[in-house]
Amino acid sequence: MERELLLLGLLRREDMHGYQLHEFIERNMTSCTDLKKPTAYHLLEKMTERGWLQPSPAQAGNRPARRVYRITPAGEAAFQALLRENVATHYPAYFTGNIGLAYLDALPAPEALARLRERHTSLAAELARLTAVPPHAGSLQWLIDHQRHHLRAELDWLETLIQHLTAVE
Amino acid sequence: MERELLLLGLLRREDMHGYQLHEFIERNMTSCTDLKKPTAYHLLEKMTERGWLQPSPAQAGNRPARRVYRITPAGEAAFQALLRENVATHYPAYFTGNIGLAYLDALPAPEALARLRERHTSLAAELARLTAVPPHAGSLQWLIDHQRHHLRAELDWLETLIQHLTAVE
DNA sequence: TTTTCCATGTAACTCGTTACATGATTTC
DNA sequence: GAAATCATGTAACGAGTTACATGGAAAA
Repeated sequence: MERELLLLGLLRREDMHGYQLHEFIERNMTSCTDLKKPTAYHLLEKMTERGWLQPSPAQAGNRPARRVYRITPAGEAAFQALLRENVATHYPAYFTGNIGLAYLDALPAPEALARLRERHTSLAAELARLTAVPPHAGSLQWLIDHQRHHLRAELDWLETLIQHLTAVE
Repeated sequence: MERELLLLGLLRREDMHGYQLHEFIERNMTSCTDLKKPTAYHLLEKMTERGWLQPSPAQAGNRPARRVYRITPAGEAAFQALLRENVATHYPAYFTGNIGLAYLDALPAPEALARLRERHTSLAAELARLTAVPPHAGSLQWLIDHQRHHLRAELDWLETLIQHLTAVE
């Protein structure tokens, strides 16, 4: 559902074909989403069947034929509804990657610390990567800012946890 | 995979049957995970096939028969491996519920603000609920603390965003 | 006496991923 | 000549959810 919102929003700004959409998302939104190519194509097909999109064949040079999608009035209506719902609602995030924290005491304290420091390294690297990304136009930046804020909070928390465990040791 | 870690970790502390496991998770870990009953049963079956668990029939009063699971040495080994990997790795979290932020500018500013305030309300409510939960023994508390920390960060960010939009308006 | 709780599951379905197929074209 | 890029898809699979089935016991 959010993936449909994502595609509709991009198509609202500009007509695009599947490959192009996927590429844009991969280049600019990796930190926030991970939409695979077959999924993208599939969603575009489904939305076309629903009358939200209108594809038209296009050619650029000798390149393979493209299907360029344009958003229809029905698509715009769907976008508006999805957007309003999405902005108004808080969808709880489950950090399945953190389940292990519940069993930290099953690890010898020094090892737990070593592993957490590993985690710290990769987290810090990702935050650095995201901070280096040049700013985007319009609201897209909010999404990236949010991700950065989240990673920052995650890092803070990890540091507190590590300090705490160090003190106990 | 994390769900397997979750179940193994609980069974390491105490032999339990499926219903009991699911109930414990629902009662104590709703904020961090959302494991449905059929999924739990299915995972227990799979792990039994792999030799990680050893079920034994049990009866309590006139209640329906239970399958009480005990973790095997192979299960303990799997738990150790999963735990180490889980603690050391940072799994990036995608906030699909926030995709809408990328298109905030598609909404009239006053309406965007109103919707965001709705979101703020439910977020604050969830944080309050979580803060009211009595503390748990052992490392389980880390998981809950993390969730609380995350919600707090989420709320901070929302407030900054709302302030920013108010200033512009 | 009806509802809720205990306890286990099955079947159908949705969503998404992985791996593969195709074929031209540009780059190395 | 080999590899990467452009562009679209299909097929098989896997994980997880929903809805349903069963049936006795306790609670309202």
